[in-house]
Amino acid sequence: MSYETEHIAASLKKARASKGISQRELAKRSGVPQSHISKIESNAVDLRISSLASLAHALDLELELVPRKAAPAVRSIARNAITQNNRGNADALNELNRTLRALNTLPKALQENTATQTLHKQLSEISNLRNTIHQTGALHQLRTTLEAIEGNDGLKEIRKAARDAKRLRNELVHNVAPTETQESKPAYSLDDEEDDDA
Amino acid sequence: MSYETEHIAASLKKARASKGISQRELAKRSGVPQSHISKIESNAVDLRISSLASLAHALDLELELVPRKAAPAVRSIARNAITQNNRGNADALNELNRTLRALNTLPKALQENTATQTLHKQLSEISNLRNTIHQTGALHQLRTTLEAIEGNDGLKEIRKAARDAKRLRNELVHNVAPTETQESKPAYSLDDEEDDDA
DNA sequence: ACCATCGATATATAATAACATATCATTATC
DNA sequence: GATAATGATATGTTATTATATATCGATGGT
Repeated sequence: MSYETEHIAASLKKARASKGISQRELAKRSGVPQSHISKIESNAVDLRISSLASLAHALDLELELVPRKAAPAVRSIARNAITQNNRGNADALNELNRTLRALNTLPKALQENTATQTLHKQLSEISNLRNTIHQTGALHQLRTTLEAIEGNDGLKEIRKAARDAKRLRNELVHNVAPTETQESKPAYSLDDEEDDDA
Repeated sequence: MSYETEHIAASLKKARASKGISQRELAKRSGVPQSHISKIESNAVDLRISSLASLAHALDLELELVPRKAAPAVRSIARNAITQNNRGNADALNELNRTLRALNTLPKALQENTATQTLHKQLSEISNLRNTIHQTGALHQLRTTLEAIEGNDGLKEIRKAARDAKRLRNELVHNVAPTETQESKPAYSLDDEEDDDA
């Protein structure tokens, strides 16, 4: 196949890797079969626009036709957006690590409490979602809440933190940005936000 | 078909109109049949990437997957490139018109010369290529050459102008920018520049 | 009136994408 | 060692694109 289709295939593969999801996960989100995604990413098919659009949508990409003269500027903007996204991810992972450390240095009496263990579990699950974490602000708030606890007087704060962490974890599983309201989302993404491990 | 494919179809149609070429002309340049182009532009097929790439190439466009967040900025850059292209076209047409006027105000003795008639013919043919004309500089030079002619002492200049106009016309027919050297062109566009009306 | 060109539509055929389903070798985790 | 998950590959079927070729009604130029 041509250079152009190869370029598209490489862009899709890179975007999926950057999001940290598997071909099977992308198949679920896009409706395109995993085996077909494998072929697409290795440039083994001349895929249809509708399939490309489905994959692009699932990867938060848009397909644009741009004047050749503007292509270098467009690629630069695309790279900047990716770089900023990666930086947001790095910052959030940093806050997450500091939150875990704050949790682990709580007094022993608090450590053995169920709320603390629930919080720990949620943060571990969040940690497993590595590349999709961008919630630097929310994690920062969790961390400063924990770091403010003195003595054994922190059960209330820990319980609240556990609830916040659970909500954050559920949002991440559905890849829903916490700032979006339900009403503003396009119809095709108004899916249930319940814990899908049930 | 979906919004996304509709968007692509509309972009293709607009780009072709902007270039001022017919579906049959685009079929020649891209290798995609005219009847298929008609279906594509009316969003009646879910076309393959390779076909889209062929059309994009013939229309001086590139296909890019860009992060959704960067899409507004990318569209703005694309619009700017198109606007500048249109402005370049308008400026060139303006110079062309002024060149024709300068030609028409030459002394009668020079008007009846074969070189003058040849020059007029070339400028008319250039005029027929309306949307693809961007050579403001070259046309400006032609115009100032003609405007500098005084009395009947301009045959040499007119002959040179006729040769320049013929070369410009041939370049336009092949849509080759005059600043590009032959060696720097990719192999697929190293086509013959002879007059194809022969 | 005649002619050329346009975009749209029709018909027939061949090639291939899209999909379902299954399985493989490899890797990582417990 | 067992298990789960991964990307790649295989088989079979169906629907659709891509193409060649032709033609139509509409439009514009001479």
